[in-house]
Amino acid sequence: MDDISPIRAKSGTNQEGTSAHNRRVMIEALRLNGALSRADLARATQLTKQAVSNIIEDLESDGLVVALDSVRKGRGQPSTPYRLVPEGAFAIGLQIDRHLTRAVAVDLVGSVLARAEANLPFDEPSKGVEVILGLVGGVRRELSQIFAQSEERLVGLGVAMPGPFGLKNSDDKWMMPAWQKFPLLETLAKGTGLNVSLQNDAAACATAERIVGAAHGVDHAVCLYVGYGIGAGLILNGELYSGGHGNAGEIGMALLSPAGPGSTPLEHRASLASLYQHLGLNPADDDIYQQLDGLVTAEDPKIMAWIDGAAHDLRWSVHLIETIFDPQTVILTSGAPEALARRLVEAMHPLLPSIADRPGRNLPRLQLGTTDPWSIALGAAAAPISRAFDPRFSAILKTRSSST
Amino acid sequence: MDDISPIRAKSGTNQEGTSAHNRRVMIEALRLNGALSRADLARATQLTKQAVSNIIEDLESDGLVVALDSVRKGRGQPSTPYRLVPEGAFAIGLQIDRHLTRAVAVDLVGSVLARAEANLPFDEPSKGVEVILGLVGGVRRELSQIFAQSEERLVGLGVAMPGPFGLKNSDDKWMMPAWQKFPLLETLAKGTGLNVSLQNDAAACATAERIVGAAHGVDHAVCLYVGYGIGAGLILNGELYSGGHGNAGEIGMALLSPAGPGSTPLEHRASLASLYQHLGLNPADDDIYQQLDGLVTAEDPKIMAWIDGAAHDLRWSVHLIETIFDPQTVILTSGAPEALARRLVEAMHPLLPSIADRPGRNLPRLQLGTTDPWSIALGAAAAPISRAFDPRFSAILKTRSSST
DNA sequence: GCTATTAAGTCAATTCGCTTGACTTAATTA
DNA sequence: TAATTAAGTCAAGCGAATTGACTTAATAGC
Repeated sequence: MDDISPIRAKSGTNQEGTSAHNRRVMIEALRLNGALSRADLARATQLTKQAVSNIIEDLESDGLVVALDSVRKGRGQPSTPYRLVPEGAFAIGLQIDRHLTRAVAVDLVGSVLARAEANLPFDEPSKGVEVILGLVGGVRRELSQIFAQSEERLVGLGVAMPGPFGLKNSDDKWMMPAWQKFPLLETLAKGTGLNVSLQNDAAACATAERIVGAAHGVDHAVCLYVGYGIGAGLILNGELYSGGHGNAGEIGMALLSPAGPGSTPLEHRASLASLYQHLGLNPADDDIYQQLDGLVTAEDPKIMAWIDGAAHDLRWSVHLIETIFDPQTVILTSGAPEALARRLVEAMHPLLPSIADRPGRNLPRLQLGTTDPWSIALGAAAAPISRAFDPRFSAILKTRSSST
Repeated sequence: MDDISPIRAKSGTNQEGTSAHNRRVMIEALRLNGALSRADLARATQLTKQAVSNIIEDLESDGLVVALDSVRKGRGQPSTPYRLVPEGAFAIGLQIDRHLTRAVAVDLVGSVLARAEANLPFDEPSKGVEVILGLVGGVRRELSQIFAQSEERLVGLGVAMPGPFGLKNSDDKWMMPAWQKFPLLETLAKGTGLNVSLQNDAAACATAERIVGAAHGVDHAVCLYVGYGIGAGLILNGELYSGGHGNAGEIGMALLSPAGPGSTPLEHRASLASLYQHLGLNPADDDIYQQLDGLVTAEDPKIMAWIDGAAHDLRWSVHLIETIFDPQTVILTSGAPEALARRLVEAMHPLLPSIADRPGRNLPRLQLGTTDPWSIALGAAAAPISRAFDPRFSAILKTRSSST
C-alpha cells in the first residue's frame, strides 16, 4: 500500500477528475431526489445548463439515466425529467456470518434482484470458500437470466463479515479465528474475477441505510447495529468512515455500560448473543427468528426483562455516540425480528439528555432502521455501487500517470 | 445556510476547482516534506512535470513558494528545490477561555510571530469583546511592523473556546453561558473585517498538532485534550471532523470511566478543574502553572494520587477512542505543565489491550503532544490557514454560478 | 385570441488548465 | 570524450466547462 517514494503527498487532479466528479454528482442528485430535469440539475449542482446537458447525454448513452415524459409546471417550455435506470449497474453482496452465508445481487438503486443462502462450516474456510463461490455464482446466473447484460455491468463484490480485522491474536471465541487468517479477499477476487471490498457488518448496515434507508441523504449519521455482536457504522461527511485500518466502530467489546455491578461489555448485555444465552436458545436453530418473534408477541417475561436491560445499556450508548460524533441522527438496526427491535427502541425512550437535544432538529435523535435479516448482505452489495457512483474526494484524484 | 431549493445535491466542479486543488496539493506536499523539486512534486502528485511547473511558477509569483539553491544528486541535471515562504500568509488565532483570552499571529508554516493575553470578564461578553478586539488589534499591529504586507496576506481569524456550542439550555456552570448566547462571531467579523471561524478547544489542539505537532501528516489521529475541561479533537481522513453541528468530540461530560462507585464523568475526575479542586487551588491565580509544576517536581503525594486516578480513567478513554475510531495514534495534549502531562502519560502505561495493539504499527499508540499553554491559540490560528491552503473536498467544488 | 413573458434546452465559439512529445540543459558514468 | 540519466522547457493539442445568443413551448394578461 505504501508508496515507493518517501514523499508524502495527495494526488492532483485534471479534467478527467472533474468530469468523473460531475457525473457522480448527477447520479447522486437523481438518487436523492427521484427525477430531475437538466435545468433542475444545473441549479442544484451549480453547473451550467450546457454542462449538465452534455453529462446527461453521456449518462443516457451509458444507460445510467433515462428521460421521462415532459411535464409542464407553469410558464416556459416543459421540462424533461430524468431518472436513474436501475439496471444501469449491478453488484453482488456477500454476508459471511458465524453460522451461515448470504449472497444477493442488487441494482443501481439498491433493489435486491436475487438472493441465496447456505450454512457455512465455522472453522473450515477452505471448504467454506467453495460454498461461497457457489452461492455467488448462483445469484450471478439468476441475475443474468433477468438482465442479459448484467455481467458487463457488474461493478464489484462487496463482503461483510464480523470484525475486527487484522489483529494480532484472533483467539476471541466470539470472532471467527480461522476466517480471520484465511486470505479470503484474494481467493474471492480470483474465484469471481470481480473487484472485492470488505467491511464489517455494522458498516454494511450503515451502507444499506444510506442507499435505501433512514440515512438516505444524511451526511452525519451513526448506525447502531444490534446483531449477534454489536457495532456502529459511521457515516461522517456523507461517507462511510472506516478508520485507519478498517476497524472503526467496533464498539461491542468496549465498556459502554456505566452502571451495573462489575461493568460488563455492551456486547455481553445487549447483543442477540446475550439474548440467546439469557433465553437458553440455540442461535443455530433454523427457526430462531420465529421463536424470538413469538416470544415478543406473547410478551414473555424473560424476553421483556432482557429488553429492559439491553435498552438501559443502549440508552447510554446512544448518549455516548451523540456526545462523540454529534450526528444528525442515530439509527438502530438489528438482525432481530422487527417487533423485538421496535420494543427495544421504545424501551430506550426517554433518551438521556445530551447535546443532541437541541432546538431546530429536523430528524429524530433515534430512529428504527431496517430489521430485514438480509440488510447486511444488501449493505455489502451497496458498497461497490457507492464506490463506483457516489461523489467522493478520492474519485476526483488521479490514480496513475505516465510521468513523462 | 439551507438552500432555497428543496433539491439536495452536491456541487459540481470545473477547471477552477481542479486548479485550486492542485495548488493546495503542492502546498501540502511542501509542508509535509520540507523542500521538493518540480520533478519530485510531479511524481508525488501524479501530475505532469509541465503542470507542476506552471503551478509552481504561479505560487512563486504569489509569494507562497521560493526556489532554493539547486542540488546535484547523481546523474542528470541538478534539481531546484522549492520550499514554502512562511510570510506568504498569516492568520490570527484567538483563544477565549473562562478567565483569560489570548491572541496570536502565525504565518503560513505555523510559527507564532506575535502574542498577547488579557483577563476576561467571565459574564460580560459585551465588555469582553472590547478587550478581545484590543488584543487582536495589538497582534495585528505588531505583525505588520514585522512584515509590512501582512495585512493583505491575512487569511482569517480563528476562534477557539470551550464548547459545546448552540445548545438549548446553557445553564451548565462549567460552560460560559453568557458567552454562548452572545453573537460573538458576527461581532468579531464586523470588528476586524476578517473571516471568522470557530472551533472548540480540543479541536484547536488537534489543529495545532496537525500543523506543527505529532499529527503532522497523519490522516487518522485523535487528540485527547486535558485542560480545564476534557475533549477530543478528531483528525479523520486527514481533516478535522466537527460533526453535524460542530460539537463532535465533546466527551468531557460523557461517562467514560467504567469503574468507580457511581460512575463520574471523566471531566470530574481527570480534568485540570478536578485537579484544582483536589488540591484546593484557585485556577484564577496568576502563578497556578508554576504552583503545579512545583508540586509535580516535589512529587507531592496529593498530586501523585490525582495523577494515578486520572491516568486510570484516561487509560479507559484511550481504549474507547481506539475502539471507536481505529486511529493511527492518540495524542495527549494538555494545558498543564509539561512535567505533569509527562507523568500522566507515564502513569497511563501500560495501556489496555485494544484493537490498536496490532502488528506492524509505525506510530506509538499514545504520544505526548504539545503542552504549550499557547497551543490552543495556535490551533485557532491554524484553522484559517488550513482552510485556505490544505487540500479538501469542499475546496474543489463550485460555490456560485451565474446560472445562465 | 393575440402578445408578452417565462423557462427549458440547444448551438457554436471560447476559455483555461492539464497533457503530450520533442527538445534543451547539466550533471555522472564509463 | 561519449553515452547516459534526469530536470526542466517549449509549443501544440485536447477536453470539459463556460458564454451568450438562439430556439422551443408553455402560461399570463389584455
